[in-house]
Amino acid sequence: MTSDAACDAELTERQQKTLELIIQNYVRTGYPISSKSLVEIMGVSSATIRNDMGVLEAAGLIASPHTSAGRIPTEQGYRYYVQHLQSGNYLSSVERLTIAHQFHQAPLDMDQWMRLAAAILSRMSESASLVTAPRSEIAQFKHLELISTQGRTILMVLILQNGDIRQRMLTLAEPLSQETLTETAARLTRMATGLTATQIRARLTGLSTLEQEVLEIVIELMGEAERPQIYRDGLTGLLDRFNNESSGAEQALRVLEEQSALEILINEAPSIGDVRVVIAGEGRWEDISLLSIILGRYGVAGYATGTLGVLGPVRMRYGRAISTVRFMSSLMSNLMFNIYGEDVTSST
Amino acid sequence: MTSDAACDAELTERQQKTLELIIQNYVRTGYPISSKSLVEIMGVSSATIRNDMGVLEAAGLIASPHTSAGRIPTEQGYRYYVQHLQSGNYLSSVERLTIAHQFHQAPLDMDQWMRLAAAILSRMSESASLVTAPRSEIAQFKHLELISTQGRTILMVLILQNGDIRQRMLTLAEPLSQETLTETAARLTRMATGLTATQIRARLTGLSTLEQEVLEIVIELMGEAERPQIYRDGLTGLLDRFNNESSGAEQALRVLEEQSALEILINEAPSIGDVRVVIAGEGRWEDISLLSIILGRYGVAGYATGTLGVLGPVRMRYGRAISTVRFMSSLMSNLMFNIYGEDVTSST
DNA sequence: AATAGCACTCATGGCCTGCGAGTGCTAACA
DNA sequence: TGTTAGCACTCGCAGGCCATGAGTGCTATT
Repeated sequence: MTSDAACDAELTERQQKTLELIIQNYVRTGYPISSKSLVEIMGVSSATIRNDMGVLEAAGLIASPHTSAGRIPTEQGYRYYVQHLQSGNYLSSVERLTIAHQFHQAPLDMDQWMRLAAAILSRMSESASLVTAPRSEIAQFKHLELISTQGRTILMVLILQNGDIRQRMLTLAEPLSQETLTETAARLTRMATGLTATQIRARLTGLSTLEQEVLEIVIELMGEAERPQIYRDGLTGLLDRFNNESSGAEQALRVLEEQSALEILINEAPSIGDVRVVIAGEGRWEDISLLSIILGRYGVAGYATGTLGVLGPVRMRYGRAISTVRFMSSLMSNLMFNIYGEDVTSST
Repeated sequence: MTSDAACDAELTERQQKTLELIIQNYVRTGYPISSKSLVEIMGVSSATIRNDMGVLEAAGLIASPHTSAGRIPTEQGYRYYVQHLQSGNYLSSVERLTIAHQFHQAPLDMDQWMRLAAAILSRMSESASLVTAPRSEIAQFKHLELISTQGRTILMVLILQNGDIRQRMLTLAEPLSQETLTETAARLTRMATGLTATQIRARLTGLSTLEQEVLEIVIELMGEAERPQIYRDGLTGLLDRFNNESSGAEQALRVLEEQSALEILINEAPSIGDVRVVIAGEGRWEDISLLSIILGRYGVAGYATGTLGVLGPVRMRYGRAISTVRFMSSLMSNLMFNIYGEDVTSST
């Protein structure tokens, strides 16, 4: 493939500047950029710019939709831009403070935080956003509660070390009193605290039928069977940005609605602190060929991490979007650390 | 307004049949219906049909987009159709059985049920769907759990009579042991079981600072402050149905994404067993002027109820959609009754 | 290496026109 | 009185044509 070649192509200072301007203007306006329109900013004549454009086109970084039109960036062009040209911080300190303030004002509620994070991400990046609650790779038992709702149906509430709550209803063979249930739950909690699913499975023997039955479900709930809830926001704004060509919007919707598609994407999230940029699916994902996605991870490494990111048209303000994702992951990581900090240090 | 007049207009048998055919054909094809195309089905000449069409047009039930085009239904026409013509059951018994089977196969998990309900609704009605978990109008305390996550931060888990689970993190003034927390939670649970928020508030006096602090949050969580989670599905399919005219799709997205807009709509849900049909916003809701919405309520009356419905283009298969909503509400009501049935009888 | 000039390309939008689908009306008919 | 056949009329739509102008590539020049 020529992609690597293109990314490593040697460009003069001025050519890079030209590419940058083409991308920035195109992202803003959506129309092809002509050589003439860059004359004033570049300080050279249109003919010179045209020559440079020729070089950029030969390198596969820009293209013209037809003969008598200006140039638009190719996917390669965007990648070069993101890798070499775009850098620095596109969020003002006022914006940062405002965001942090919103989080400290909100109640200490994970659900609210996730919603808020998704809302801020989409608003700041002018794209759709997605956030998953922090999950630990290895789920550890923390607390079990059994509550009778009616005669034979009981409600199981399982709390994991990282604060995840999972619930399941269960129908017993025969009705049991709340006292019995509470006692059973306390016994199982004492027995299983801190254990992983496999460790619990190893200790199933010698327990009563009820206890075994309950623990089987505990193990199931601790496994990956539970699909993570994904918080989304900013879909509406995305529609506006796709104005005419609705195929991109359709693709975005399809991906954002399909839980399984999102889960695949989320697995692409980098490690904490890094940011992953996937432009136009990079040829690997057909179903986001018209979209770009920027992913980050937050949380406490090795303990519990979550994913956050934005998803927008290929023609996107990468600088701002990347800055937003980066800032939000560090902010969320700090929040997590404040909540789970001491647990982490004591359990490692 | 002429709307009521139009709905009560006296039409001959044949004119009703004509209206019905126009709507059914238009809903299917999306193109205006000509008099000629109805000749074979109606068994009379096109001139006769044209005369009847004239009557229908005078009554405001149909209209022609321009001189040389066929007729399309007006909003009034759809309303007449839904009120007078459409009735009966548009779901085969096979479909009904399949749906019921899917529910009985799924695990006893409210979250899964909601997702499944939304998925089925949207698939059967070929529209977007929305479902809210059952909520009781008057929240009643059932169980409280306090779990220490790290030194001063604890996790509150509140379970209500109807099975709702609400959580909140809380930072204490000083760290407390898990034993103390468990004991406190047990004491508060004993004290508050079965009470409403206001009843709990009346018994705040004479408690320790910690207990008061916890109960304050319990009261807050029991209040309506907590926004209901709304399950949605079928957005993608809706986009397809709006093919060219994207303004309708945009409206749909805007409504479905905006939590507050949905909450307003959900309040329009009828009582259990009824179905409410709102066509093109009925002039009351600007923001769904291009959409129709069909709402139902399910659950156990006076105990806990939820809302479900579908949202699609005005040009929608009302018969099928209404049947689907009606069937799903009764199915979900039955499921709820099986879970909470005995509680209901014992608490009333 | 940068620039001025020029010929060339081609998408876009306006204008015109013929076609045909579908109607409304009138007169004949059962 | 309700139904039908016939006919004139309307008007959206698709296709063809053309002028326009934006923007380029190339070449000669500084």
